[in-house]
Amino acid sequence: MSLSPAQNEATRPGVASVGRPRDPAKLNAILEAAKETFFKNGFDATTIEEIAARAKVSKVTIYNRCGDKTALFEAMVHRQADTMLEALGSNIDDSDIDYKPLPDRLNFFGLRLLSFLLHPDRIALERILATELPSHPGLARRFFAAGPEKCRHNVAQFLAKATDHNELSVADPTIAADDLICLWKGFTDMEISFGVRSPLQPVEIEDRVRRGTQSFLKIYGVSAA
Amino acid sequence: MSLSPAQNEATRPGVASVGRPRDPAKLNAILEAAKETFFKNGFDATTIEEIAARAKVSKVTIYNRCGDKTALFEAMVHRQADTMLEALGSNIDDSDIDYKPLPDRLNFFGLRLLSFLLHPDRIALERILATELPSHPGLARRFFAAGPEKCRHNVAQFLAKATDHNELSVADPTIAADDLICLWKGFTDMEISFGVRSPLQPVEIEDRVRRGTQSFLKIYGVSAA
DNA sequence: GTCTTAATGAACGTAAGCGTTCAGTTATTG
DNA sequence: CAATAACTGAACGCTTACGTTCATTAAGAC
Repeated sequence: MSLSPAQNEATRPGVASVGRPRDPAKLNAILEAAKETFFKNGFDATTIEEIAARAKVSKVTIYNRCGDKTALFEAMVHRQADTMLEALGSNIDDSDIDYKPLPDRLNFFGLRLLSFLLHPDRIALERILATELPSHPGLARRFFAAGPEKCRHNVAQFLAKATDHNELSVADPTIAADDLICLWKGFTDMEISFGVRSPLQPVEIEDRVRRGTQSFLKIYGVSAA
Repeated sequence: MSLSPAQNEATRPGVASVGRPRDPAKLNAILEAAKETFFKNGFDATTIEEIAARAKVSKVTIYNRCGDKTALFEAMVHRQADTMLEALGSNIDDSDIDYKPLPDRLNFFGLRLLSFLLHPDRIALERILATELPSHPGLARRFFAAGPEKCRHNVAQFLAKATDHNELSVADPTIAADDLICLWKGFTDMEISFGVRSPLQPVEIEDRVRRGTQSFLKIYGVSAA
């Protein structure tokens, strides 16, 4: 699924079974350094030399393995999107759906989702992509599909199932998912993004989630129908 | 309140009552062109020459009146913040608080707030500031105070008053304001920011507001206490 | 008219960063 | 060992855009 290695391989006509082999750790270091640097400075203000220094790798190696600055940026974003998809893939843990009361399951689910959404990497990626959108049209859509869209889909699925079990009264799961996520999240991501508040402590996240769940149940709880 | 003229004047030791007077329209054109260009391209990708061309003004004039690129950017942001403060200043129109039912007043209030929040200029400014935050620490805070913070404050005040009149059951107006704005807004701004959806039509905004108000009242309505 | 300042356009020096080249070193296969 | 390919560091050419300078013209005060 990750495209960066493919693009990488594309520059190598025949898979070389002879000669010094590539060091896989270098590609990792490059992409990690790229992430940190792009997140810190934005696309334009980031120099390849800074990435090279941070990755402890020669500038030439970056060009040989990742192409130019744009390709490197896109490889980094693709990698982040893959990470997000992976992290959200197994997000719906409803194996014990019959054994715990709904609020507890919602809180558990929300805690994981919010911890994910409020992770500095997520916020930084969202920020930089919003700016680079005009220059990289496809990237933002890909990120949106792998991140917010996927989140909403997961939550909607969760809510639909709960509605099937008569634990909720949700007509449109997508809209309800919007509401729930917003109630959980509030302005937190924006506040963090603007440096008005520092990343949340786990206990603060728990508080937010509990309050959000409570409000949500007043809207969509079975007794509220 | 606006700082750009002050900074401007600062470069002029004595207010010149002699010689060719400055053309006030030029400063306006410059700041307007700066807004459009910075919003379109971001800070780094914007060139002074493009702004000059768009404002139909010489590049030298920009440097003489606004200082360097950073100062120009800051002047533009300050101006936007002033605009926002002004627009939000008279936002609480509760003169007819006793004559209309609460849901109607909430919807009216929400419509104005959302129209403001979802204005392309607002979204563009938020986007570019999020990126430039590290380079311009003070600016983001100023924007946040004049925008989101002020919004929340207005809403909170509205809700507190309604609670005083026993129309709502709100313990913490700030938290409730968070909830209400989020229910109104949903993911819309993010979707617009990512180009996933185009700016909302007035009728769509109305729909969102009505739904949000309805949900909000289920949480904080007097009967829900 | 004269004086003074604003505004223009073209040209300039300067700095930064991209992407490349190249000679030399390191690692792996056979 | 020889052959091959990855990696390095330094140097290079090139482009771009910043911010400035200067001669010239425009506009108001006296």
